[in-house]
Amino acid sequence: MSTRISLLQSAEQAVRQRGYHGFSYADLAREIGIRKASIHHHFPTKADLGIALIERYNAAFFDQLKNIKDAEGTAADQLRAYLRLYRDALDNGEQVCLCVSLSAGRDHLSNEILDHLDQFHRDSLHWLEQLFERAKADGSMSLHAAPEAEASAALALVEGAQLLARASRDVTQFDQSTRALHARLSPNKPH
Amino acid sequence: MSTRISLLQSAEQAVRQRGYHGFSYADLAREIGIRKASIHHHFPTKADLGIALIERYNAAFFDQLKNIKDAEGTAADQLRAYLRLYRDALDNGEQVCLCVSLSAGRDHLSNEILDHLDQFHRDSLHWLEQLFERAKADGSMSLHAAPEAEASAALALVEGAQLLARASRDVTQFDQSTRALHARLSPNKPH
DNA sequence: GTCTATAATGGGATAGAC
DNA sequence: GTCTATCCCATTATAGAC
Repeated sequence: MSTRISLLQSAEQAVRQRGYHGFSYADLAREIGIRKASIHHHFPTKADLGIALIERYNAAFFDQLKNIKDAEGTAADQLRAYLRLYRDALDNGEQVCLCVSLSAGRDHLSNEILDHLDQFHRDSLHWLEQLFERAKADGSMSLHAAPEAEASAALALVEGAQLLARASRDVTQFDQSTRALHARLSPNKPH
Repeated sequence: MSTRISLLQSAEQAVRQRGYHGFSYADLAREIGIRKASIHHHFPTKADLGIALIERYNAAFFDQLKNIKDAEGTAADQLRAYLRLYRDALDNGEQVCLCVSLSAGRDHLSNEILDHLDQFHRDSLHWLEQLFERAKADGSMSLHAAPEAEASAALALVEGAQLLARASRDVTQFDQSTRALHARLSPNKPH
């Protein structure tokens, strides 16, 4: 595998486990087995690396959301898939979504990274809003508020649930936090 | 005001705005107008300062929760007060709850701080669980799941809603995220 | 593309005078 | 309790050989 990809993978895991300050070029160098000066050949500055990181992450993430939307199923099915995506990302409570980690400490982030972060939230809210519009139409779940509000609540819930799960290093904390939302979905794929 | 209190106030604001790495002794020194070496007289290490910070914060926070519980009103009223507490803490989307900020980057935190953080979550969940037990009894809101699950969902929601609000520097994002939960509460204090 | 060597900065922390 | 002066270390980044 290319050094560049190895660096991105290693850095992504580090940020999701320990935050943007949670890794250094020295750490990366040790992990993939080169000297830290060599990293600057691939990413001149840490900010460059950060931008490449979030661009790669967002592309992969919304690719998965597209797959969910393209699949057959009710809005409830798709919301279940969305929740599973966030749950699986936890990796036993060791790490959270890249954008949850970056949102947490917005300091020391370049404007370009902040823009990508905003984009992630906007796109997520848009995707969820469409989902809740469909839910309203197909009746696969009960709504308490307008689709925009339900979308915002769902995003806040999964992000908060990831924080709690990592805080306790216990993925079942995520399940506990999302149980009430699951209960509102018409049963198609019980587990 | 004593130097010690000034330091704690200044540090708390910094952590809640920018995270645990978001301030240095040099920053604090500049802000309150002493030299950074003098800070070590009050807090020998940054870890010591962190512990004092979270102890002070937790005490004040649960004091407020106690006031809410002691006040008259239904479970729905108390949940509304709880939500308002988190909303007001946002300060126009500039900062989040201290423990949300610390949860975000669990790295570089001493074990003693992590213990206080766990305590915060446990106590919060316990307080909310009792609240939802009361809600079940007084019928002031509709439950979708057992009180433990509702408590966990509520905590995840407010923490996530704070993250989203700060990410967009817009406190109305918090309102949007909590609208659906508000809609489940029997109307006593509409706004 | 990777290396060695070397800035240059900023962080937390200590000693000792006042 | 606050100061000056200093230390030690980690981190990002650069220059130039291979």
